[in-house]
Amino acid sequence: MAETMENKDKKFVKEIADINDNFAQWYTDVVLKTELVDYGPVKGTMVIRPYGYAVWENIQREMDARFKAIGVKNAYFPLLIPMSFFTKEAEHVEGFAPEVAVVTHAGGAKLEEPLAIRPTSETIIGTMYAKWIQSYRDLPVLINQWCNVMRWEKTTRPFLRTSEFLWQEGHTVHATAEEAMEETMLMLAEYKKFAEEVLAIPVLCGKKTEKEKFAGAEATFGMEAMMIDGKSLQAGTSHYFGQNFSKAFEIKYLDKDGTLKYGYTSSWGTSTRMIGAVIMAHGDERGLVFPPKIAPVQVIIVPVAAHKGGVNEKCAELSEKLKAAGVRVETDDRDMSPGRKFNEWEMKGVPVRIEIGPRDIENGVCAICRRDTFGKAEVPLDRAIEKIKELLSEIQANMLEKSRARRDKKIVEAESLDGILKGVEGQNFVKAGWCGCRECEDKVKETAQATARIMCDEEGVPERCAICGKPAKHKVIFARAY
RNA sequence: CGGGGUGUAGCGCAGUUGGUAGCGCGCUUGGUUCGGGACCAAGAGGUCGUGGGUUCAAAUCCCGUCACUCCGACCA
Repeated sequence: MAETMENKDKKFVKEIADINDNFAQWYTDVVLKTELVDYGPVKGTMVIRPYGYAVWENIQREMDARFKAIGVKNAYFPLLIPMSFFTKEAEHVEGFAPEVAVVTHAGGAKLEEPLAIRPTSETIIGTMYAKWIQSYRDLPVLINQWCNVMRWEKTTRPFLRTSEFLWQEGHTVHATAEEAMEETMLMLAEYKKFAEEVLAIPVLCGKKTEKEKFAGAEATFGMEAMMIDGKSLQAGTSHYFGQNFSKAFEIKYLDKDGTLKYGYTSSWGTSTRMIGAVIMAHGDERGLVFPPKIAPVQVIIVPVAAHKGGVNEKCAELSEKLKAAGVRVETDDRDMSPGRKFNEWEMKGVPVRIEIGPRDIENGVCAICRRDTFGKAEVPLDRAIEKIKELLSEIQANMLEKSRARRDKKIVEAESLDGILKGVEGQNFVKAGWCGCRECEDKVKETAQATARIMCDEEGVPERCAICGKPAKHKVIFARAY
């Protein structure tokens, strides 16, 4: 009996690759088998299926509410951008040129000027801002758009890197450098809060190196999340542009003192990549684990022996009560064995499962199982609603704690190149001193296949560069990255 | 763009020295079941990625080609 169970478990685990053995394969399996996404007909594109899209909708709703609360307004700008717009900012065009997809024909004829499919919207939004902004009274401008963008990447992976992806991009203009920088840091902080409170992923924030910063930015700040395999994933960025874009696009305003000045701009973005981050930060050998706040289904009710009287009625009753309490609940009334349903919903990452059978009804209880710890408890039916609401927030909190504990164990310090190599080979984030030169950064890339993720100077800069031994200017987190 | 791997039913695969296309899961129908992947019976489902060649005969041998996938360089 025990042996059969074990075999069945093995068979189940085999459906999705071994998480420790082949993480990349596990990831691909899990996003396909849980019906989050499918591959699109054009290589590098993904079809986001309803179950996956629901996650994105939840992310959008939660994040949008936070934007609104700090005065950001939503707008929409065109998909197609005249190519000439890109050439206005030298670094920007150089950075994006290789991955821009271009429309050359329309209406059955060759276009006078080719049109870029937006890889990001600084250029077109900058152009419009130049028209809209006249006076210091028009500032600040805080606009966000939810849209798709396209970047022709060489290798792709669902959610993490696809040719087309969904994101939000915020674009702001300010009167002064201080204000623009303040906005840049504010949004980074908002992203960090969002990642931790909603996605239950602890993140490290900091400034990007010159090599890693956004094309055209004066400074880029990012948040980095650690995946189960110790690799880093950039989950959001916030850029300070200074006057680079305002000068290129003539974003000028008349100040109180009567002089014409260039504005200072910032932009910030997060994408469907966050869904990938959630999968890779919380998943386990049984599949997905969604934090309750973004789970498409928060509670799945599985009737047991539904043909017996009263079971379906009890399930419907509980479901209605949960819905009324604002819980995203579904009942799985398919005609198949319950064990099978348990496994399917576990793979799909539903945080809470409720089992109701004749025995429970007799005793006036239901069985409640949580996905994060596999804990199982019997709860009186009349107290089920409050218990489940409690449990959902407990799971949300526990998931953050758990991933924070896992991550913190995997942050190490190194004082040599060899130390960095050993650190990343052990699937760690490695903190090390850095002199600030590009050569040392490249050397780490070559020998350890790791990149400088962010700088965290506020923690105190080590005395010497771990690579060349010269005096260090920064404290950097090195890691392998997605 | 370099290096490896795979293309046979919806999914996972087998197919020996060339000789009528197979298995498991899933799917359909009927019945018995139902507290961790149920069982019995009867079914449906394939131009073997694709083009050419060798042969009486090719999933199988030869040449080309395409797609997918994993690992590197580029990137949210």
